[in-house]
Amino acid sequence: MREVAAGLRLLQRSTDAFDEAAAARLGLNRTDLRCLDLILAEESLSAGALTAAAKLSPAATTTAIDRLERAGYVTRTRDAANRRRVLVTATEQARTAEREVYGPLAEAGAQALRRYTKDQLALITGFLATACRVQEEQSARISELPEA
Amino acid sequence: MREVAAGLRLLQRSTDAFDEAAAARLGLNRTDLRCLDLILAEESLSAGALTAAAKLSPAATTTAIDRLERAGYVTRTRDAANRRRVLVTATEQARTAEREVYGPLAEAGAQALRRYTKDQLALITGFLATACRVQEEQSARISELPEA
DNA sequence: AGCTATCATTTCGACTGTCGAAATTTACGC
DNA sequence: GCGTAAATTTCGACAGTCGAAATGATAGCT
Repeated sequence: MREVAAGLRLLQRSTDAFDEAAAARLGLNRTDLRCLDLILAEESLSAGALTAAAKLSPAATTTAIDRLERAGYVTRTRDAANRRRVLVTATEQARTAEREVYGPLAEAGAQALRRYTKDQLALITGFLATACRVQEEQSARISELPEA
Repeated sequence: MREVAAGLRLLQRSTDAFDEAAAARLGLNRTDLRCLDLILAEESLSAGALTAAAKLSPAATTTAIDRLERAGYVTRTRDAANRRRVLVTATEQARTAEREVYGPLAEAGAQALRRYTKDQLALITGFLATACRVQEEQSARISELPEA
């Protein structure tokens, strides 16, 4: 009960620390890393799509792409089908870095989960979904609160 | 397995959204909210202790306290025992806001956890601790990687 | 074909938050 | 008392973000 709340806080902290370490490793700031992850998740992404996915302003997205490009993690190409669009594509260097950073994490995670039965895993995913739902509901409640 | 990873990502997103909403509600930025939470957790905190706890530079801490003070959430008092120190104390307004924001979250969380048996709760806290440990180990691994 | 309205991205100017280093105020040992 | 160290604040500079204007590209209409 109280332990669950504490565990969630610690989990958040460790996630944050991991992201920080990953960004430092790649020589990026957190925003750029988030953008790079989004780009890696798709084959390639238009600048506008990245703006939407990262919830940044168009201007901030442009400079984030600039930094990623300068660091060698992405390339810009104009979309042949619609030359207004700029396609952002991850480089091989980015994929290598991704494997180096996330590969062992995925491996260690899988290893740790092997200790659980199928039913236990189902319980855990159920819990995660519930926690998510509760937090979303509460975010919505706060947003709709009348001005103080 | 894959669902657990996905669940963790979504959980992180929802936590982030909640923090964002809470900060917006209080008219603070994320850093200031984090500082305020740290101050609320203790009776009161010296500026230096806050610097350490929030992992900010002394300069950034000073301006964060300035903003919190201007917003009416904390007061500055010089420590009587050691007048070099500045004690930062949360106001009643801060406690009220805290109850408004976190009270219902705690309530909803407790409600959701009521569906689980004691054993199931133990499984969940165990999982959270494991996830934490794995992420910490991986953060450490990344930090110690030789330069690219 | 040419004009115009619209779309996608970038550039520009301003602002916020952070930092390192110097300055200020207070405490302590000799 | 005086010099040194401690705690915080001030100062100047810098990185990242935003909104709005500018630029480049497309599609529709006549």
